[in-house]
Amino acid sequence: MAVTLKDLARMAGVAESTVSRALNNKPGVSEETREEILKLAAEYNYQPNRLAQGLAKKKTSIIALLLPDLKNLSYPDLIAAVEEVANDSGYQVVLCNTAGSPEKTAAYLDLLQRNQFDGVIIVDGTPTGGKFLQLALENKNNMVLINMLLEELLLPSHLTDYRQEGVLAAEFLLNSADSQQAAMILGDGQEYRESERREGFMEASRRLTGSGGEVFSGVESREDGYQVFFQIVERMEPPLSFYITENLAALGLLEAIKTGGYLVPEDFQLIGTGSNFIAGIASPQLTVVDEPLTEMAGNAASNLLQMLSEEKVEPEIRVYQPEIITGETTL
Amino acid sequence: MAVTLKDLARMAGVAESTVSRALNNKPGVSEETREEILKLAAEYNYQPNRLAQGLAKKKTSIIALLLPDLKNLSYPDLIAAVEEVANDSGYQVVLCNTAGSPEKTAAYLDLLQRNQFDGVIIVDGTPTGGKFLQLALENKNNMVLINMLLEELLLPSHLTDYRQEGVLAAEFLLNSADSQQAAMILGDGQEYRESERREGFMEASRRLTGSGGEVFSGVESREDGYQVFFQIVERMEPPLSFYITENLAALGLLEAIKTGGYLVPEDFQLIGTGSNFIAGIASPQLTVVDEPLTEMAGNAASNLLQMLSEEKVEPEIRVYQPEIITGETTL
DNA sequence: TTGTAGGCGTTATCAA
DNA sequence: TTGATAACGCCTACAA
Repeated sequence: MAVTLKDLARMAGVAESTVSRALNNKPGVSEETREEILKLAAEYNYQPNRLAQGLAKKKTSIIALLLPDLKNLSYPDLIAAVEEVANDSGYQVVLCNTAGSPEKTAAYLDLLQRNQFDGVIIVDGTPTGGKFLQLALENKNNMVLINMLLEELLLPSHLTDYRQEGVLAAEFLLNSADSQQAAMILGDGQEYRESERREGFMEASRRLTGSGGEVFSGVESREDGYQVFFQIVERMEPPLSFYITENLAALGLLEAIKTGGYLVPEDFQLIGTGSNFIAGIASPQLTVVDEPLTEMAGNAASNLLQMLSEEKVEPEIRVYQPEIITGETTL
Repeated sequence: MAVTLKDLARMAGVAESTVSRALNNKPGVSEETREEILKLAAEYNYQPNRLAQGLAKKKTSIIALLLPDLKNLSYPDLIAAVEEVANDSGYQVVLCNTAGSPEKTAAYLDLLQRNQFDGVIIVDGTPTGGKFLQLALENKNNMVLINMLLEELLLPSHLTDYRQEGVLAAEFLLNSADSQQAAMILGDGQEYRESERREGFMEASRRLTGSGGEVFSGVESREDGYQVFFQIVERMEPPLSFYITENLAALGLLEAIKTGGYLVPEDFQLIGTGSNFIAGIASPQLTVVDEPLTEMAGNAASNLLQMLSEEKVEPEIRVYQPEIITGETTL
């Protein structure tokens, strides 16, 4: 059986309250007894019981990390960043897979409200009115969002400037001497991030070439990427550059280009998204527009912990700038 | 503020103990009052406070899942399987990244011992004597292992028959009419799983062809896979088949084969490992030897929960059989 | 069948 | 500076 605070009190010959004060660095304990108690605690390797602590303080020291799926290749880094910050402050992180379902998300927020968690970080969530908003409204002070835009409500958020991603891609491709035409190939055009990227891309494209450039959407899978290439070369000639947002599709596109006997980056340049595993194994290695996800996750976690410790914090909305990471698919 | 058990008691006009009994389906409550109480509980959406519950019952309802790294592409499925089983039984899962470090592992087991967790599942752990063994010995009844072999200690374990993986690969390749020679390309030969696979492969190979076959080791990265191909074709001629255990290396190998102007599977057949993301995106799609990781994880979780609920459980050591999942890299 | 009372390990509020 | 003492929300003998 582990030693308890009560045990320490008995051994030190003082009251439990004194031990508690000493252990928690609270005032009202003589330096002498404090040292005595800390010595004992160290000697017997005392660890407070978090359940008891939580019960007394009305907190769990658990924060929930809501993810729409576990397989996203960027999440391991994000998770690690959140955990590091949280663990350093004595918090545990539980991963909650919402599978993109509003019901599941609401269910987890419900747990938050029932004091199962002290706080929640929601990543890439889909805004879903009603129930969600209501719960969010009631939990304003223990929720932080990462890359989730909520127009109706002001919650602390850490957001990537997706529009700027499009701008960067277009500028990078169109400033390169050889390519005067660039096309954008995006996945689900309905998604907020994709439409923002498109806006940015078209705006920059228009600014630099006078035309918004060609846009192909609905290209998500590897196979999609493969197919779209042949559609494109029917009406456009190299040299040509692509800003393709789904890296999986980029793999297919690369394959199609090689199959067609063309060269990368001489005939076709490519910019993908995110410095993840896929970008790394692509051959040639993908040049990508990357978001500082690790930094965002760490900041989001700090932000949340701060909210939990201090009484009120002004909702912090922070926008992060993407950057190009040069690989071998661009000149 | 959420309703507590005490609130329900007051509303129902009974004692707290009666409410507790009713809620926990314990005998000693009249059908009438039980229904009354359940009705109230439902109406006010009562949820027990887990901290209080845990404190009283001396359990946390948290199990820890120790993983050597978060980036392994097979883990998302494993995690999901563990979570599903655990959540269904009212347990929460916290992910612990040991980064393969014995110190970190020991630290987490320490938490286990301090009642931070009720139980632990260790995946792909590296046996490391001393401290680990001591902790494990003291926690025999709340630890379950997945693919971790511990010779010194009898702990419930769920293991893949890696040797059989080698056997299956060899049999599949050598029974195919065209290929009378098969080579094995493995990663870190020091690893238990790799050496088992090698044993199995060589044994089956010897049985079928009279020779153990060629073995190349230390091939882990994509680049390694690319390079090794040219070493091999210097002294062997197609048709030839490869059992290559690292899928990343398999990608490189595939690329090298294509670069050399050869055909897959006509000239070279390939078998990789695990039906993961990489196997799926390889082109052509990899034929692999797969282990039933989802099933194993689910069983491990059930196993652990059972150990936590019942007094004693005989340590269950279960060995799972791999199987071939046919892709396009074999005939 | 029900209620009373004590305890789980901490924290916090009073007095002393 | 300290020590009782009462919470926190729930469970579980034991008594009624």
